[in-house]
Amino acid sequence: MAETVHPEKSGYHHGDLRAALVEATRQLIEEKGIDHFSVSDACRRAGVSTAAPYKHFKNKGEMINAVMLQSMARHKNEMLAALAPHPEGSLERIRALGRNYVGFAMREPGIFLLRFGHTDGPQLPALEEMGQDTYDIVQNEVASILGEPGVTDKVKQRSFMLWSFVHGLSMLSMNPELAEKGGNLDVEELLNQIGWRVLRD
Amino acid sequence: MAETVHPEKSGYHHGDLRAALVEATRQLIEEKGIDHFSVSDACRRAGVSTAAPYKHFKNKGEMINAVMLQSMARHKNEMLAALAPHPEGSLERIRALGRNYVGFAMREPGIFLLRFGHTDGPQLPALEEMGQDTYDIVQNEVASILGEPGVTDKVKQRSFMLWSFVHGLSMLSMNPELAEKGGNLDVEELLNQIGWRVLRD
DNA sequence: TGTCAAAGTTAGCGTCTCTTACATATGTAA
DNA sequence: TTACATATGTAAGAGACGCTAACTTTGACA
Repeated sequence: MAETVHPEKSGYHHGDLRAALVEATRQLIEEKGIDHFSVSDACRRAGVSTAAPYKHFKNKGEMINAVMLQSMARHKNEMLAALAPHPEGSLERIRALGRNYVGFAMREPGIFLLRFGHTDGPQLPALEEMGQDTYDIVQNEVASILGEPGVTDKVKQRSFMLWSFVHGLSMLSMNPELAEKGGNLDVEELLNQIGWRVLRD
Repeated sequence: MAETVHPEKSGYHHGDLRAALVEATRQLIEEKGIDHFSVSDACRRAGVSTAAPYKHFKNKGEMINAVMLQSMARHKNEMLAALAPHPEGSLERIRALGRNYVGFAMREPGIFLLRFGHTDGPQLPALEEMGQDTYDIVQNEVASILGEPGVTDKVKQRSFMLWSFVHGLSMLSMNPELAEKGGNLDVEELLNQIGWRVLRD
């Protein structure tokens, strides 16, 4: 349980302590949730003294921000990759996005909740920007499928409906006890249903 | 900011400290979020020593459970009340449920996140049972509207789709920064759209 | 009126936290 | 080889927190 993370610790100097701390932090957030994360834990896992992080981060908050930034960037790239194999303008692309979104939430619930589970959002401009970039991907797909010339009001509405649904599905799926209420419903089938129901006229 | 909550404090003995502590806890969770809630804070707000709660609750967790129980019961009753004015079997009833669900999330985001924003759910049987009761309300409405004889597979699927959507809409609406991405979309209109789109054949 | 349980209080233990000041080891470049 | 900047360690401060033990006040009831 207390795996240490020090890729190339060469005695006193650590190969890349910053990266190691980010990874340790990410793992701990995933394992215990953000409210039980402590800098000390991250240090223990990185095999380093509790004072070491402060040479790389201003404080605890910046460690968490670093993790969030890295993870959301990864998520964005995953979404783009999920899009690639499917023909432009096909509904399958929307489904791929949804599938990926739910998948990310289930694979990394700690990060997902860190990003979305607080009333006070990211606060970090870089994060907000990345969030917008990611949402733009969705809006562009929707516009393309609806044959609209850009992000019209209609596109905005349908995109937000899709996002709401997929986001809710993610939240419910993450919690086994809640997901259970949906019976043995297949996520794929739900995404399929929602896709055409929301995008049709 | 440090309002005290002691309804009829008559010197040494408090009128109903247990209730006062639950209310103080509820307020604090609402104001600072669950991860910044402390028993000490609740005591300060209730105008009582930090040892007092332990005459009424076994520990911090049980204080939080009490709040959650009380709030979810209130939410369930709100939903039933929202249903009442509308004719049986009408789509308006579903919209009323959705409106109330989103409304609750926006009025009491702290509690809402406490209930839904963790991978580990309530754990408390009483809570789980109440959650099921509340969901049953939705399923029954859906069955009634679809003209199905009880909670069939179709009813389960459509109910879960509605829940996912409304839940996601709640989460996004709670966070102004995220809600903003939906432009100036009217919640009422979104609920309307989703209602018939999900329930139609 | 006297007794007793219930419901408070005060005091403090033990633990964990984030953070800093200062000492020390290391790698690099003159 | 020496000097210096960078990276880490050691030690400790300052404070919050959860919770318990033991004492005190209060109200109710015999």
